[in-house]
Amino acid sequence: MASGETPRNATLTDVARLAGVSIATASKAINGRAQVRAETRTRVLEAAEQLSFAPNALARGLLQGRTGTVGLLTSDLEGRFSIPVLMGAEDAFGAGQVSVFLCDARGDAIREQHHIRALLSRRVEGLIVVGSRTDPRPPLTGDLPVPVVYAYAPSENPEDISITANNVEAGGLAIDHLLACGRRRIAHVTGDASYAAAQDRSRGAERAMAEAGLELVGGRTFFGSWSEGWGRGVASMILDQYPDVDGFFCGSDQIARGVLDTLREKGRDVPRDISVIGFDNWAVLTTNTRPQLTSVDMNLEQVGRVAARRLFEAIEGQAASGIEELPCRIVTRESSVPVP
Amino acid sequence: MASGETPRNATLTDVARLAGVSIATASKAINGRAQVRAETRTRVLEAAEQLSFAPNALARGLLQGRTGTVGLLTSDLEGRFSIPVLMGAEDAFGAGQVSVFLCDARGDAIREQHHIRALLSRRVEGLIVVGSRTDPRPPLTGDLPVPVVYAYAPSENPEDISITANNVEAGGLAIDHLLACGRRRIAHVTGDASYAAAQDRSRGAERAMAEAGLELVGGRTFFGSWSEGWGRGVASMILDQYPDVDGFFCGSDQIARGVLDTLREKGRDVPRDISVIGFDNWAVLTTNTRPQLTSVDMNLEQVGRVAARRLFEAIEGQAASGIEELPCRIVTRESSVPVP
DNA sequence: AAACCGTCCGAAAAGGCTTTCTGTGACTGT
DNA sequence: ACAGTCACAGAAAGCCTTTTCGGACGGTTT
Repeated sequence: MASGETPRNATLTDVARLAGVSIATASKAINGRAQVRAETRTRVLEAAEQLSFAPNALARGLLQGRTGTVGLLTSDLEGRFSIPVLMGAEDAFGAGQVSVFLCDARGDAIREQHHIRALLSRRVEGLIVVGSRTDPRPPLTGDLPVPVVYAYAPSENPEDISITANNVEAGGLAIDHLLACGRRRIAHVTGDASYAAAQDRSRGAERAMAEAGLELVGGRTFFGSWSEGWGRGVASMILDQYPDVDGFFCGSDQIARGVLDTLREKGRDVPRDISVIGFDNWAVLTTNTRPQLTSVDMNLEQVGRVAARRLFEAIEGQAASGIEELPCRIVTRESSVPVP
Repeated sequence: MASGETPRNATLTDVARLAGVSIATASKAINGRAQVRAETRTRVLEAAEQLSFAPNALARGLLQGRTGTVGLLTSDLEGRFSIPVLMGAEDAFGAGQVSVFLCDARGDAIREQHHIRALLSRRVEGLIVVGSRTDPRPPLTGDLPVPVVYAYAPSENPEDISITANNVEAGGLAIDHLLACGRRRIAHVTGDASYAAAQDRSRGAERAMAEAGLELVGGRTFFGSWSEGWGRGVASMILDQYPDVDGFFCGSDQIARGVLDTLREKGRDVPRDISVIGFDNWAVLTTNTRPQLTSVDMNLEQVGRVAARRLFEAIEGQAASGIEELPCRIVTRESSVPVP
């Protein structure tokens, strides 16, 4: 600490003494209660200012039973999906008077339990549980005395409040976009089939193709892994087997990047001959590919913000329930310019 | 939420009543104090268990003047450098009994001030300020009643406690690694010259070359932007102008990726003819390049952990001060295999 | 029998704040 | 001049826990 030896935190008593009033009056003056003369109020406020008084939120919380804090429980901070959700939630709460406890369980149930105990002990008024996959997760155990909202990864219990992105719809959006670009022979290559996200997007894509009276290239979705390598390999295979393919819907930007690399190496022109769309809208990938990559954005910050709002409502007692799926959006870049 | 209508939080009084003892005895039993008969203790513990009693940390904090909370103030959560630091800090605290308030100021001084007020009001015992660049930042204003540790972005005030990564040394490490690979004609291409990190790495690199009696290719560092595009362009230029270049030290993995792409297109074999090393060790880039990319890791989680430890020590009164620079490390992958 | 000791438990205070209730003085209406 | 209002300030209770101190009780020593 540069200067100043840790001055004791001023209390309301100090302020009252300095202003020459009782602590009751000081409290009322500071909190804008009515029963105080204007002149007295300013005197108190000046005293508070002078002592740089900050009311002790613990004492206030203890008395009123409202702490103005919530817990944000993530299963892995590392995952790039948790962060935006977390940002959105922090944003929504921080704008109000609510402070956020951050806990990272690192995917460990024991640690999660530990953190929940600690949070309840601190009398948080609610919990947001942020997952790293859209697969439903087991709900928090024990009858918690506070409301819980699940974000990104919904709860397995349909009565819980869950907010996630609508991946089925997103699959349809992607296909519709490629169709609007004039493409008809569209392949869908995606990641690990064990991911609900992969399944959902695939289902949405198939449905959208069917509605257009079409079928995906190869008659199916190509599941693999969430890597560039898979994208490169599968693109090469598809070009060999279905040389008239004119659109790729990729389940992630990483896969899309691999696909683009292969197309480039094989001399296929994107977007003149083939359109490509990725998923996640991850800037480091979308803006560095050649050409820049059109992608689906899951609006994860919005997921976080809505989760925060729902938690707030639940705390206020107007509890909704069930899974709420928020829409995704297409961010168009060079890789999917409509054919003239 | 699923079932059970928000049961009121049990208090120590409830436990005491159920166990048939006074609250004083209940408290002692639960906290392992000596003055309690074993039989009484178990009775109390059973009662506590039955009511799922969690001691009210607010009341305890109010009494003892220790809240067991700290504030984590980031200037932008988005930045990929803040996250690992934040994870490390959360990890170090979470293991103990300390809970973490997360605040994102979004690079806005007003918002930062607002969050600091809120945190002090909640009586945090200390603050960690996480920046997104290694450039020194203005210290928090006002005489804060709690210790502050600056992580990644050090404070401009040398008396403050700051923890960051040693970028000068890292520049030397990278060059030493390339030298150990048998390279002698090494180019250093990096990002925006306005970044302290870029300058530091460059200085370290030049010094290491000088110590080996060598000079960087072109006699200087090539500053540009932190993008693949810059990497591609500058690599192409260097190959034209200094065709005998045999090593690239890149200031970021993005730049390295661009460099690799160009080398690949120009038919240069990495790592047989040319070695490449990146910076940041960002998995999405290092593991997807062809060949996989050797990179410098700044050990940011470690920065976060050390920051947490230093803050803890400062809270305990043993305040160190000054900038502490932690070492980086090389993570070797295929792009820099030693020449036989 | 008196003094003493050790063990275990409970009463009470403290911590900072908000809120309710009571009290005081100045004013209004008749 | 007297009751009745009104505006304002203060006393005190309460939130929940921890800790100190003293009391009760049974047993031991002189």
